[in-house]
Amino acid sequence: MAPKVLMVAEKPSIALSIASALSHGRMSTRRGSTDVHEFDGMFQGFHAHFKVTSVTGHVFSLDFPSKYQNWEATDNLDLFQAPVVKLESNPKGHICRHLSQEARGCSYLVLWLDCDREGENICYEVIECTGFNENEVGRRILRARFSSVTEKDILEALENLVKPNKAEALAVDARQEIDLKVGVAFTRFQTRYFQGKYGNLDSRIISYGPCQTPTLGFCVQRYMQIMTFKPEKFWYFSPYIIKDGYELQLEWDRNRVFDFDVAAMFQKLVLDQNVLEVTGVSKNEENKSRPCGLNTVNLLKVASSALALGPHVAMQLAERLYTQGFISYPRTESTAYPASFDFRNVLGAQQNNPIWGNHIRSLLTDGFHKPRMGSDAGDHPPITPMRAATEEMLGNDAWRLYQYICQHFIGTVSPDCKYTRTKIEFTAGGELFHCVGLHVSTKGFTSIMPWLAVKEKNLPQFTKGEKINILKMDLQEGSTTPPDYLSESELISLMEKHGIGTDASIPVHINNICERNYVQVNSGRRLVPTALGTTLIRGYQSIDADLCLPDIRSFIEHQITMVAKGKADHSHVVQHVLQQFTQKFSYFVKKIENMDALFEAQFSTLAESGRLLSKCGKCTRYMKFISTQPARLYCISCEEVYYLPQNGSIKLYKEFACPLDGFELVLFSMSGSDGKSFPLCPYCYNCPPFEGITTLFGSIKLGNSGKLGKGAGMPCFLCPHPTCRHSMITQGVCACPECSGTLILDPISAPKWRLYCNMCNCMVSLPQGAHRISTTSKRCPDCDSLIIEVDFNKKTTPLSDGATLYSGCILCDELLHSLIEMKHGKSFFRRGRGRGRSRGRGGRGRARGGSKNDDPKMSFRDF
DNA sequence: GCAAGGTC
Repeated sequence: MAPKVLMVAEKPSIALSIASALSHGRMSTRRGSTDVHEFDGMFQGFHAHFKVTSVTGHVFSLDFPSKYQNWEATDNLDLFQAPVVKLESNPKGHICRHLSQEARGCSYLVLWLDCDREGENICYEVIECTGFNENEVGRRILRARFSSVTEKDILEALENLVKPNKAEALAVDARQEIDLKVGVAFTRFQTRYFQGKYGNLDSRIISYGPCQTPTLGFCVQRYMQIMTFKPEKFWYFSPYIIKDGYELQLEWDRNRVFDFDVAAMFQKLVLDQNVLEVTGVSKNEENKSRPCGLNTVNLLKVASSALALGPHVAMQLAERLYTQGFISYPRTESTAYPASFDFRNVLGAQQNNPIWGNHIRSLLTDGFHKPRMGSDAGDHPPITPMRAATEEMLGNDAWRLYQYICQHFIGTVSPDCKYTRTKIEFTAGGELFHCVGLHVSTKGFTSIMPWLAVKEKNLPQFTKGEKINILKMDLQEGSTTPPDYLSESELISLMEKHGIGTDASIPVHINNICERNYVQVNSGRRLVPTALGTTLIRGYQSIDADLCLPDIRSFIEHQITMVAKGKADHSHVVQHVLQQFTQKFSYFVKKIENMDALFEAQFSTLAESGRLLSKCGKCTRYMKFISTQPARLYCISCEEVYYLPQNGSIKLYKEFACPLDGFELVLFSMSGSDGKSFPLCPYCYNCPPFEGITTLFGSIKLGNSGKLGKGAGMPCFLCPHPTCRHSMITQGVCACPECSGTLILDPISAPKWRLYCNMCNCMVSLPQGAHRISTTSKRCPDCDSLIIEVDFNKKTTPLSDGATLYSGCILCDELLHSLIEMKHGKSFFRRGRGRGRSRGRGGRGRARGGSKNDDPKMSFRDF
């Protein structure tokens, strides 16, 4: 039987190009998570059956294990040494399962991922999913190295297959771990520190990142230049003359001087003579070069500065134009076209366009130029129009972007612009003056890109030695002006120059600092830092300026390049870099008061914000309700914060108090027209087991029924109060083997199903991804626990016979355990750990962050 | 809820 070859590309479009080239269009296509193209052909001298499919970027992304997900329970310093796990980036896409299924029975795996570090890293993600092994005999892993997806390059790559480069892949692993740990540790720390202190911070998250923070730094740097700018007066003059009917205002070679007396002296010297002598007449033929191919960064700059489209929107539009086949792949660094590129074909597609059709037809008949040599980053060709379009087909904004891409492309194959530059030089009283004339002989590409045209300026004839009277020459006063706020387009240039982000991520970083409210986009797409943005950067500068400098990114890049080149060991580099950041982090925490002093001057403290709402159970004084996100109550005398459910409204609930702790109850109403309401005790809400189960910052999660848990309204098992939010946890399932408590199904956790013991702190994972989990009236004959019923989705059921319903006892049933242990790509079911819940009124810990007194116990079964 | 990098 012919051996099977599985080929995997980075995105569906590349898989299609490869399959088309190798099969000459004779293939069959199967739909799947990503399409699979099949055909027969020759491979390494044998007849083989090919399957070509793709991933969609990274299959996995890095995160902390669930143990470290709780912001309150985790010491941020521990994050630097914490383990990390790779989880599927898009679990619903089932890419991993898809690859594993397609790899069955294949003897060869050929990796056609993009030829950059990220692509090399994805190679190993694919290898992991397919179950291929580098040392296996009989099944081989091969890497295709290609610089474009032309038939020639693809065939050449297939003839020269190599091994994937582990060192480059490891460099990406290193970058991921460093970015994750540094970003998350700083973000969690400063978010909690400042959100716990100030009421009017208008950002839900106060984030830190080695790309986003230097990006913000650039904006604030310009802001500081403007704020500290001191205008200076200067003086200048320009002789006014008339020659052959031309009125001319000559330019002074000194341009301007900053001393009035000196300026006045020069003016007097010139006026005393009052006659200019022509000292030079020169003519130069000059050339303005046509552009190179268009890459992403240049497209984004033009989109922002000329089309008033932000990078984020521009990329969304470009993405759409690409998927609809109007332009080539929009994420590329290259400005050079491959030697074999078919320009005639691209031009042909545009020759009926009403705006530039004429220009194109003349290029096709008179001959066109090859674009100016740009740089080839080895990724994708420059952004090129592929298919003709009209404004009606695309809509206004997409059309303007498409129009630019077309004009730019046509510009690249048009002639250069040629013009004559005439410079006349004058002298009077020892001072030098000049004027410049421009005459265009060939418009070239500027006729299709008129905004780049050379502006004609005619001059009369002058001859050397000629004398001309000055008709007027006043001394003029001017003043230096500060620069304007940083434009988005300038920011993109700075980011590119300093290696902050990539073509794909630059728009994301800019969008982040806008959405987090660190900068605002003003008219002309100029970025003005907010109070929060400037305070943050000034804060970093007051503690450790490295944190907001672009060098922080270059440092990381430099370190991981050593790994990529095989000059340093992956784990040594990660440890070394993390050690440095740990030190920086500790110092930052120690010196946070420097930054806090700036916040104090800028923002109002919790005590100054909000309005009095409900009584504190500890001191019986009224607490303040702070409505800005995250919504919370603050007790001024106890200095405690009590977080509330988000995305809804809060009011006092009948002045009832919780019988457990004496805190007045509040009524939470979810936003929306049919928003549900429920009363809750602010203290109970912030205590385990709620802490870390429902997110303190997130909204209440609804069960599948759309209700707040099946048994909402049932009496609470913790306290006798009928309206306590504890009542939402219901349904005893079985006895906890650790203590005499009852395991309770937590309905608001769906679909992350789990059980809690109401006595000790056990938390038990249930089959994750189940569509519904419920109790039945049956009991287990062995241990007398309630039998639970697990309802899986048809498509995702892990049951081997495809059944969707399974019932069993959580304590005794073997299959249920194996369901929980079952590997489904990554561990299908995650183990959870409960947090200690100290019991009794006085023994309860602080509302937030204080109660680390109880060691979390393991789940009763070590799943 | 958190980073940055792929891609849709």
